[in-house]
Amino acid sequence: MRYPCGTLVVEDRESAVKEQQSVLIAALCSWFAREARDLPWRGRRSGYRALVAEAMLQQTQVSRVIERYTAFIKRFPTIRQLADADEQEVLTMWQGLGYYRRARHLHAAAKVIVSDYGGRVPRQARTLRQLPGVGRYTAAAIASIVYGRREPVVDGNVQRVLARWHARDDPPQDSATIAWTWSRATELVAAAPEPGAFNEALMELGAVVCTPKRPRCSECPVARHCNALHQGCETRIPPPKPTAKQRKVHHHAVVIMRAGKVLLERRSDRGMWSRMWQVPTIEARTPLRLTAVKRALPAPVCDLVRNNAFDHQTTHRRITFHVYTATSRSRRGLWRRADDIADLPMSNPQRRILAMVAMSAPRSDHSASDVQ
DNA sequence: AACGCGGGGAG
DNA sequence: CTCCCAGCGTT
Repeated sequence: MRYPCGTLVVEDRESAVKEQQSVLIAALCSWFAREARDLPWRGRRSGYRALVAEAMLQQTQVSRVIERYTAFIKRFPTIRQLADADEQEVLTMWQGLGYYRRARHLHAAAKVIVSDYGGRVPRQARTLRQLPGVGRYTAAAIASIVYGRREPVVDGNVQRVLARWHARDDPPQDSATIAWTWSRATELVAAAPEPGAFNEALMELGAVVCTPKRPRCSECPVARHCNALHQGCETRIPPPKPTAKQRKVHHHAVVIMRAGKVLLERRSDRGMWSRMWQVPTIEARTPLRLTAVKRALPAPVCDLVRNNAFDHQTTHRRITFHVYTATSRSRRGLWRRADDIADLPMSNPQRRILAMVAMSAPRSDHSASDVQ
């Protein structure tokens, strides 16, 4: 014997682990080939389509993205058309998806790709990573799924699946946990015959089977490799987060109608819903009385409502909104026809308010003489 | 390392 | 109602 027994034992164990790992990978990929959902961004692949899909899918459920992705691609079929588009129109197409900064990053990334890379999406994760809005996950997802690069991906699904396979109940937000997950994903993708398909399969499993609550272990193709299931702790992974207290903000929207038109303003360049349209809205830590709302309004807006009768007040979710009829002829602010706002980017709550006002408000027009 | 960003669905 | 979700950029 050339080697001491201890070394042989270790080598045997390592090869056994590797063999089990390839069985697992094969079972997962076979399941994915059989059960993969038919999603709009699967099928005809391109770097551009993947870039759009991945941007939309960040923090957003697949069902939400399905509705928007097709319309977005139809409006901006090529990366050049997206790069040449007006930001407001990009935001309008993004409307309802939330996290609007993603849309601006995507727009900026398209411009960079057109100007610096001849309109061709980079194929290396390291290069993709430099684009605005493209982080470690997104770069690796595009590089592996579209271009077949052997890059590991870790999103929330992967983190949960791997934690359960290994029965690790560490807090998912800890940097040590994240590092372990990336390391494990790297080992796995190194052994996968098709890196892109494996990455997609891992995420798909987390999305449809290995769900955060009530995982469908009876339908899981790799249940027999799952240590959490064996130990009966799959529902306790990941562990619940420590109480995160969120301070809430009350929005008071002031709808001012005149002659079938509504007064709108555009939000500032920074913060929530930046550069999107809304009716004038006051934000406060606590619910405000009507008088306080009026007092907080910018002077030009306040002038419009000060001497007019209060018309209507109701609440939609956490937004209280007030409807006034303005008789003043002031031309300050931007008046838009209530049915002519489809092309303006607005948050969902704001758009819903206008829809409700349009449906329920009595004729707020006064007379033709009011129209300027 | 912690926080901000925004929707929708579940409980 | 409240809680949950989970990538990227900023601070």
